[in-house]
Amino acid sequence: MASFNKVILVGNVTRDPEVKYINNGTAVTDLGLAVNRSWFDKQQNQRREETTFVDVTLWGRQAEVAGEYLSKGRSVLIEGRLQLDSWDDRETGKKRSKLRVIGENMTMLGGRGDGGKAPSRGPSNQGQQSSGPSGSPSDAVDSFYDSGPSSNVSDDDVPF
Amino acid sequence: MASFNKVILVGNVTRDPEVKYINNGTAVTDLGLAVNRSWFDKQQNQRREETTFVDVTLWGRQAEVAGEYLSKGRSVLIEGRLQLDSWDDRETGKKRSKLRVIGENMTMLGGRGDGGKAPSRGPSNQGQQSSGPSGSPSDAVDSFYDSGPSSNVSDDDVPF
Amino acid sequence: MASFNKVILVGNVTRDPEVKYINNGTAVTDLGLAVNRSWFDKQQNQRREETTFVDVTLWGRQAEVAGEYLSKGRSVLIEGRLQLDSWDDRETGKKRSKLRVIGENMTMLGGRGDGGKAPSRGPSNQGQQSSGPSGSPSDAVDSFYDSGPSSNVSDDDVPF
Amino acid sequence: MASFNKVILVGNVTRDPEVKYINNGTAVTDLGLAVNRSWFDKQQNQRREETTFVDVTLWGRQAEVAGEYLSKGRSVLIEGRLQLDSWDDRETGKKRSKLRVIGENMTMLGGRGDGGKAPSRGPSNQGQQSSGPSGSPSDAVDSFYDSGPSSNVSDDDVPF
DNA sequence: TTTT
DNA sequence: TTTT
Repeated sequence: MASFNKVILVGNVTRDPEVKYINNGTAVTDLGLAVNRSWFDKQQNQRREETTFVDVTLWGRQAEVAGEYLSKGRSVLIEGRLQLDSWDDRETGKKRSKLRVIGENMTMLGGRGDGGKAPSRGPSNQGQQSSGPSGSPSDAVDSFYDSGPSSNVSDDDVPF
Repeated sequence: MASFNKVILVGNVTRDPEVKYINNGTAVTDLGLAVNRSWFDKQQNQRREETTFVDVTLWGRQAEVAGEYLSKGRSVLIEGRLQLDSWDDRETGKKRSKLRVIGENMTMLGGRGDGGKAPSRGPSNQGQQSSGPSGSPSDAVDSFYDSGPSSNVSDDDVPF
Repeated sequence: MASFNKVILVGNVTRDPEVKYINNGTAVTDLGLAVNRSWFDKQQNQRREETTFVDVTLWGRQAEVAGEYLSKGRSVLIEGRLQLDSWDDRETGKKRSKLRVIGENMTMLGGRGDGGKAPSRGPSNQGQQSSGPSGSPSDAVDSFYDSGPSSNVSDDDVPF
Repeated sequence: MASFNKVILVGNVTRDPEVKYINNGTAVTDLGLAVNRSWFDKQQNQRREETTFVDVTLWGRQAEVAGEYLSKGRSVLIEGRLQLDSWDDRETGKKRSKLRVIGENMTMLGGRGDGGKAPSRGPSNQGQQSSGPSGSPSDAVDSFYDSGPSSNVSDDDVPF
């Protein structure tokens, strides 16, 4: 029968993301996301809060954009799907599995600070930044902002 | 910062759901859901398929409706949110956690068979079913179908 | 600032869809969708119902699949985005506009009947259908069912 | 058959919202939302942009919160459903209809400025603000921020 | 393992 | 631990 699998999250990035590259050169980024919820508990007559920590995996261009512009604390909207990872736990010999979110689209929401992660690091780069207005990091940030969640990134090198 | 947490799934129920009741009488149902995905793997030039198994927890009236009308194999749409359960693994002494979906709304999608789980079982019931048109099980099924995903079930006894 | 635009509908097709082709050969299908809602009106102490009719536009391969497999009455899940059409009303000389949904993904949900629209029409075609088991219409229907909402249809010829 | 009707939008408020009250005292707020999309048009080899303007109606407490904390330019996430309004156009004598979004949940996303609309206006208020830390407007803003999109506002006085 |  |  037909299936549908959609997750939409807004939360805060829990650590600076790191981009990795698999064999065929495709970028992968694992993003930690903290999603808060608060509600009024009528039975205890008090406000309560809980946080759901979600691992989000981004592929291809989305992975690279996350690595460049996201950093710990940033607010981001992720659209994606649930996926079940399964493996054998070597210590216990038992099968284990874990739900994660495969992020298919991403929209930055201007959280902590305004510029996101400094788009590049190291002193030589500082020189580049100050060298002129065209192609400056903020251009890149803007175009990311503009690209929105529907930026049709085609990831033909991603096998799933 | 603001958070948002939304999951929308269509999948097949993996086992007959069982309703339980917690101390204050609130109903809880754990639903196993299989969500399939198939895609064309360009690199291997073949169709591939994967299934994500998701644990869905329903509370209050939704839990009771699931217990009455869902059964193994049925197709259902679940709207809800991700939640992280945490506990100490007694065997390993390690902390563990697991994502699940708290189902906030449910819509049956008429999968295997057409009537869902027989609303009640046993021979005496058969008699009841044939005893008249009013209040028959199919009425109940219809009103469930009609109620749709936006049936504003209020769960004031649910503390979260 | 960042934007996000997501619509997810399950409803019934209100008329047999017709595929058209624009200049560059791209397929377009306008789908009428009826989305029902029923709720209990506490003030009038009765069940009430309302239907929202939505125009959904599909492009590219999704448009062709809709033309082949959807028909009046079928149940379908549409994922897409809101779009505002604007034009000048010749009769009144006023500007008018209308929201529609651009459907980006589609999942058939096995509503009225089980096979959807007969996948082909006309007598010659009948002959083809009976000519052998391989490549039969039901194969096509199955593969559509299997393809799910995440079938990565790439629509490079669609300019938006 | 089953229906489902979900809209999730992030956009900017196009005018200061005004709260109205219907006969039974229920608050209603009409919110104008601008949702941007930008994409790369491969055929014209250039970046393009389009804006969808959506009318969002909020009821009950959500309507009041919008009136207090939203203002022109603010970024907001709206979760809701499509609804079709129908009426007779007196000038042309024709039936007309229009899709709008009924907002069921709202999350402010800290767009233009940081504090949202000043929670109240006029000089006397300035005095109040500086009069003490408890119950200050920023408390109210914070609690709104905290309440998140799942704040279970119950709108028992809303007949739909 | 965690964010605001 | 699993559904179609």
